[in-house]
Amino acid sequence: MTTLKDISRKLSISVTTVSRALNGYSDVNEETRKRIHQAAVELNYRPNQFARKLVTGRSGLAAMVLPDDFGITTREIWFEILAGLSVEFAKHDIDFVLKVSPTDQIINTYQRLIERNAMDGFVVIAALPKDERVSLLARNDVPLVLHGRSEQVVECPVFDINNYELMLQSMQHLLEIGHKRIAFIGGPANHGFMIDRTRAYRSALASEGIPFNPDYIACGERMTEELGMVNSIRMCRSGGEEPTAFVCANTMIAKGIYSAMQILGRNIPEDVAVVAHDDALPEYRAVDFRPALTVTRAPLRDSSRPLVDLLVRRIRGEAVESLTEIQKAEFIVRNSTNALNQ
Amino acid sequence: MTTLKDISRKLSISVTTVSRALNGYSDVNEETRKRIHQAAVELNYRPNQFARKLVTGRSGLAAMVLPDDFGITTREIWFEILAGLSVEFAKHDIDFVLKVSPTDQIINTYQRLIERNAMDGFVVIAALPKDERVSLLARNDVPLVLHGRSEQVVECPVFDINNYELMLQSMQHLLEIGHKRIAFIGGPANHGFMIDRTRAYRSALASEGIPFNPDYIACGERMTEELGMVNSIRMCRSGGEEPTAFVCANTMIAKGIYSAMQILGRNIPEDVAVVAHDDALPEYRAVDFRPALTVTRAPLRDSSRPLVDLLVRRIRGEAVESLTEIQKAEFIVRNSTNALNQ
DNA sequence: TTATTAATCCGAAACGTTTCGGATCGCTTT
DNA sequence: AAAGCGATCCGAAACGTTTCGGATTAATAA
Repeated sequence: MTTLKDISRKLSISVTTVSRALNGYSDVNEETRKRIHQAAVELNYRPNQFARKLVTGRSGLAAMVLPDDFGITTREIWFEILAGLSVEFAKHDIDFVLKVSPTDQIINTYQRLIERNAMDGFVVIAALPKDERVSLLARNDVPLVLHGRSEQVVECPVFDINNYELMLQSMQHLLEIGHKRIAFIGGPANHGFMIDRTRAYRSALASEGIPFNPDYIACGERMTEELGMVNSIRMCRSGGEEPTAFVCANTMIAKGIYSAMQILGRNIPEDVAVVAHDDALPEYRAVDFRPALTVTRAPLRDSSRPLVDLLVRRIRGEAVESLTEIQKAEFIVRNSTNALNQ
Repeated sequence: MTTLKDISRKLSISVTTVSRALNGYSDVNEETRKRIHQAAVELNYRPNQFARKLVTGRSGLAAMVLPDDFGITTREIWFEILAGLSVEFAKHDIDFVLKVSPTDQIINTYQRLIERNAMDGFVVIAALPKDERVSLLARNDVPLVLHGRSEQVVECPVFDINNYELMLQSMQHLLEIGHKRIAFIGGPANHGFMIDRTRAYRSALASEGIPFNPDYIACGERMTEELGMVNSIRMCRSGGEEPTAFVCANTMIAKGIYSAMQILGRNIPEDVAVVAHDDALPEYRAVDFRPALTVTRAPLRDSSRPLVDLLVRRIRGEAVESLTEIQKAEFIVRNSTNALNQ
């Protein structure tokens, strides 16, 4: 392994200057800088991260902590997120470490990681309104970036999609084409994105003067096909008036509803319209649904870059106020929503 | 953050002794060791990994590099593996870093990681017979553990399941209950586990004097439901004699075959028997198949611990010869295999 | 001429650990 | 009494960086 000292010896220049040249300080002559750079590539120099960490306090490591029961979503989705983060962090020369922890030990795991002081920052997914993870990290002054808005006023960068807007868009579309009995099947009610979407759901109904019917809303811990299947069947069989449209928190739920409607002998979109939010997972391509699924689309993969960028800027010490990014979802009408057949 | 020096000051004992006490050296009095340990917990001391790395050369970091197209298998399975590794490494106080790299850059990624010299070791999954990753790491004397046997004679620990045996078991079962036209649907032909299983497949046939029929074997890059569906339909419709039994490399393929048989109007197990190898993924529970699926079972989760243990022992410097572990699969007969209906 | 300044460079300390090579002391053996 | 030994302890160097506080030189300003 070649060190600064090797370059220093080879060029008869002090270690200090070599270091400063490589780190782009201004007090080194342009010509010596060139020589140093050249020697560095010749000797295949890589800075020793650990020596650097020792003095700067930076480790070149960022982490994410996952519950071992996979929380609200599926392995596929977690993997999608992880893969995206890994490649984005790599662009900043940061190694991405994955911690899987028993669900009831998550906070302990964070605590230990904080104490060890080995991570430059954390990414926290699926914010709860009052999120213990967030407050713990913030309290210890550890950089984090949050996916999903948290109610807490806290000093951390946030990335989110415009959950309120996208839900509104879906609802307005359904209302415009004549639907009045619109059901919403989504995830855990306490999560930020569900709160936003539920707010939009109710406000869209209200704006048309349609009373809110609690039977038309279903929240499940895990947003899977099963959730969509079970709840849509339940709603259609409850004896009351069946919904004529479903809004789903993701395409897996929509898939469940498609299966359910087939079992029940209902046609999409003639009898029932379906709209979903689409994270653009390769396994559940909305265009491949039959009929093709109308969606609000915001690819999960697209969230990695902003998340990482925000975290890196926070680590570098940028002011947090400027570090918020809200991504807009795209609304795509396909064949799962027709004008209501009266 | 409390350091050795803090403990040293508090107890008026040299830093050296504190360090040696905490690291279990024998040249420190039992009583002072106690005092030091106590002070350490009181002050909530955590050794600084980076200072340690600087002098020992160990980083407390282990990595795995994944192709961004997910190679032979699905996101769920990768995630299962990652999650298992993460918790097992944590038990050894090792942080697990995940690198996702463009498929054609895998070797470059390894190269860079090796140069940076920041990882204590790597776990390499899905060994090819001649595996460039393995030879690169071994050549650079970087510890690795290999999942699946590689033809290369190489200085590294290996973990595998007994692919040859388990395939033999499935085949013998089918042969015993009277099947002669047995098809095998599996993964990429160049991978170690497929080579072993194909060998067992052929040798089982040979031992009964049944000629090998190349139409009855299908290898796909990705072992998915689709692969099972497409190939079983093709085999049944090819005009020749239909297979009376299928052996599948995993339960997803089996699921595809179940769907295909339903479409073709064949009953399991009356018309067609199905056996699979079962990685015990929660999403594809063999007991939940209708009819319940006969399998050779070796939970993927169970491979994490041996993998990590082997790697850790290698890092600690144990002799490689002793570091091989072959896990036995369990054979479980369920309802997808009946005596052949003649 | 002298003082000031800008442009370059560098020595040495510091980060927190491990470890080499002793040092000290009391006890046992000769 | 001297030598040897085992049990404990410790000083100082080393790992590879970054960075503080100057030092040197030459050009510019007074």
